[in-house]
Amino acid sequence: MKHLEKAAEQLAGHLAGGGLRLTRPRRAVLEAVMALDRHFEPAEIEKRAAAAGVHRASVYRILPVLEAAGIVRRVRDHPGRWHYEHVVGHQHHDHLVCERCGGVTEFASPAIESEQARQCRLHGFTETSHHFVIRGVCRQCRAGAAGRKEKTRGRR
Amino acid sequence: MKHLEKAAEQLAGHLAGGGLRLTRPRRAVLEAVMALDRHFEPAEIEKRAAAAGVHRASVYRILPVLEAAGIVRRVRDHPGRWHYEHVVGHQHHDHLVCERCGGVTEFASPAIESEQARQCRLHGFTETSHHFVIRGVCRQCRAGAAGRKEKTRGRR
DNA sequence: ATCCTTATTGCGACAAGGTCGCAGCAAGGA
DNA sequence: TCCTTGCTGCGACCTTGTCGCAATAAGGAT
Ligand SMILES: [Zn+2]
Ligand SMILES: [Zn+2]
Ligand SMILES: [Zn+2]
Ligand SMILES: [Zn+2]
Repeated sequence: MKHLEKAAEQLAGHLAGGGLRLTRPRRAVLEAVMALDRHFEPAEIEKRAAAAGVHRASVYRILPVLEAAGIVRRVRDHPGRWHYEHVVGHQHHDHLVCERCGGVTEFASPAIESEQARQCRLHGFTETSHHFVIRGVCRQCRAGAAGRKEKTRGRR
Repeated sequence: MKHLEKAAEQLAGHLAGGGLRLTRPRRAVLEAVMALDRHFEPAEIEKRAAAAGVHRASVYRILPVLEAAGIVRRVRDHPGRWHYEHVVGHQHHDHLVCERCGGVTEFASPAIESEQARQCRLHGFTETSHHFVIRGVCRQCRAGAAGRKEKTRGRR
């Protein structure tokens, strides 16, 4: 992934200007993070990092570093609960998730985005991101009564 | 709140038609739930219920009962993360979640709902439900520089 | 009012996510 | 190579949530 390099540079740059050090664990976590698609929870990174000999506690100390470096962003779902998302090179889209085959279809709707903005304005809310998932049955599954049982949904 | 009575009835009715029993713990949890605003996490109920002598494990077993009774609904914030919301006197709406204070604001937008339908039609997708959460900073938090009283949860 | 059946609870052990203090390790400038 | 000191591994500990099991108590029957 080209993104990895870009992120690596970004991290190095960030660390440089602060007397911080580019260590093996940090590099490992960076790679684990970039190997994932978009949204992820610390636990996922924890697992991958562990395989690289990085201790759990370190992962939780490194993730905030990546955030400070502008590589990922920490988002709160609810009080006391967080997850991360990539910041590097992703453009916005929302998802249609099939309940039968698990397939994920992405879609982008300017109409929805602008209506969203209007709603935020209406409530004096400053949006930083949103999560929109529509669940249901996809075309293929409805056509073939049986429903395909698999349809690659991004590697985990 | 008049809602409590209504909910109590609903619960009683639900239990009746199933050989289920209206117990003290269930009544306690029901009251704890109805005493709260609209959205809440199990932990909050757990605390209030504990004060009433209800064991933690019981709370987690009772909440699903209230859901089955149509009193609350389990809402997904993000993969693996849930919270509950009252169903009694509420109609469909989506959520604005503040990243600073964790506050949840509800909103309903016919425009978004219909655009959603259009997108589904466009992709031959049959919707069964959707989850739409906009994250950001609420009015109060942006106004008060420090943000509203952060509902700290065991974090130092 | 008392009995009985059995739905439900309390309990404690567990698993997973996450934080903290501390001593030893190592990045990287001198 | 040496040194400073930023980082890491470790392990103890806290919180949220689940489970099996024996004791308890609804609530219909008598
Ligand atoms: Zn499908
Ligand atoms: Zn996507
Ligand atoms: Zn709601
Ligand atoms: Zn707020």
